[in-house]
Amino acid sequence: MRAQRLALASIEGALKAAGLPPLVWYDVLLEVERAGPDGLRPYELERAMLLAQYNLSRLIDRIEAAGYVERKLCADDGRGQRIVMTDAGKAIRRQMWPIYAREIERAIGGRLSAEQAEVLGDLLGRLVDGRTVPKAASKALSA
Amino acid sequence: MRAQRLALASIEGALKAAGLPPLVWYDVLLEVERAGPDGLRPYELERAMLLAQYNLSRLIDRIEAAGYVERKLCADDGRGQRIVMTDAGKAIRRQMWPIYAREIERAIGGRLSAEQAEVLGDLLGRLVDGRTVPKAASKALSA
DNA sequence: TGATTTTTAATGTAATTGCATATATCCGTC
DNA sequence: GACGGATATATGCAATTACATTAAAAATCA
Repeated sequence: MRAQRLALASIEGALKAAGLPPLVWYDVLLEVERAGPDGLRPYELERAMLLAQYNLSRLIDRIEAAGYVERKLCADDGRGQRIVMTDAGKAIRRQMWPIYAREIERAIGGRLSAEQAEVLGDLLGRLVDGRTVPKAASKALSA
Repeated sequence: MRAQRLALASIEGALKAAGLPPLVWYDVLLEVERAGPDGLRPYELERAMLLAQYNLSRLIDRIEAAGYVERKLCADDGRGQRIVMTDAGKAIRRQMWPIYAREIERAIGGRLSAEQAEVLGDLLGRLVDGRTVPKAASKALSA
């Protein structure tokens, strides 16, 4: 918890100081950009990022309002939509990366060897693998 | 980030399902209890938990309102106060622990060997050692 | 087919967090 | 022993997040 709070605070602080959007926007933009021209469905994003559905819904509202993504109708599912990248979104993500990267380096790279960082990534990965969204957290309990 | 979100969501979900306060209360209560009968100063808590000052201030408001800690005047510093445990606070912390422990086990213990868990703790510790509160994040930037 | 359940996404409202700033005390120094 | 700055804590207000619920389309199935 503390390591996460520190890393997050450093990154958020740096992004803000640079007049850029918060970190979570980066993650969304990265996923959406990676998804290609057809974008992806909110529920896919939800699973990739492990965000709660209602948080993601409003997060997308904000990112869309800023013009970095667009919501398109989903052809094959009337309930759904596809989130696609805009040029402005691509641009802002590229602007964010150097700041983000610098803070990753400060918070992590500079404190661990390459080998240690890899081990850390592997161990944290084990905590995530096969797990599902927070929404399920309270329900998972009863299971 | 994802590992933290998952672990936190599981723990919060379990605590809530048990009708208990959120995880961060546990951490506060633990620190305060450990500090002994004289309690500790909010700024010490802030540093121990790496919480922002204004968040901690209000967090203490809530925990105090629930009757789990008390704010006492600080003899040797007129600006300050001492946060001390109440009996109700000790009781609730003890109630929270088994739930918390079970979720730690589910989220981490069950997914890592004892050795791996130790390595993880060590590596995360390296990310925290010698670092300071989030408040400093934006300022640390310019430094 | 039509009823029932599940999935996808949004939203009203309450709680929390973040930001900026305020207030009071303390400390060093001149 | 008054002054300027630093430290400790609180708070008004805006933004975000959590909770509970809703709405609508799909999937299941009797």
